[in-house]
Amino acid sequence: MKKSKLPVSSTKELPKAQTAKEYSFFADVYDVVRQIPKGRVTSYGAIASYLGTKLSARMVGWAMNGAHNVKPKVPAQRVVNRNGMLTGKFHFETQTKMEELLKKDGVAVKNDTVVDFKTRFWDPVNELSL
DNA sequence: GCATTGACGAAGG
DNA sequence: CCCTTCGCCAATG
Repeated sequence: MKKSKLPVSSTKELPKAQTAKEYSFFADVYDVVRQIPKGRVTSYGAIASYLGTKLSARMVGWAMNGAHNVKPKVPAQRVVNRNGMLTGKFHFETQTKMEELLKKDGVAVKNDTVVDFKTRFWDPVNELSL
């Protein structure tokens, strides 16, 4: 009987537990990503900055690693790196899934990179913390 | 308990 | 301008 004090106890299961505010970080990441408007994209660093951990954009990506386990499903395809490149496409069900989802959102993808990324960019710090 | 890795990012050469 | 290195924090080996 393990107490759920552990965050991600193994990669196979994510804690839906927002109870552990220590890990609200994960929940916050998912929450922010779900709030990304259709046709818009954001970067890990932007989310990290919004959460206050801008120095650790990697943690955002790491949190996203469990996004597949989280419900409702997190539109991770709207989250790309600062370069606008679909770095996480390899983590999807299929590598093409990510760009297809983006195209369905109205986001053009070229060479694994979001077209007009700067224009499509949606910064939670600028939008949510407005 | 230390070393390596990771869906990043900024800085240095 | 392109490539390499460091930093960050957490998880895994």
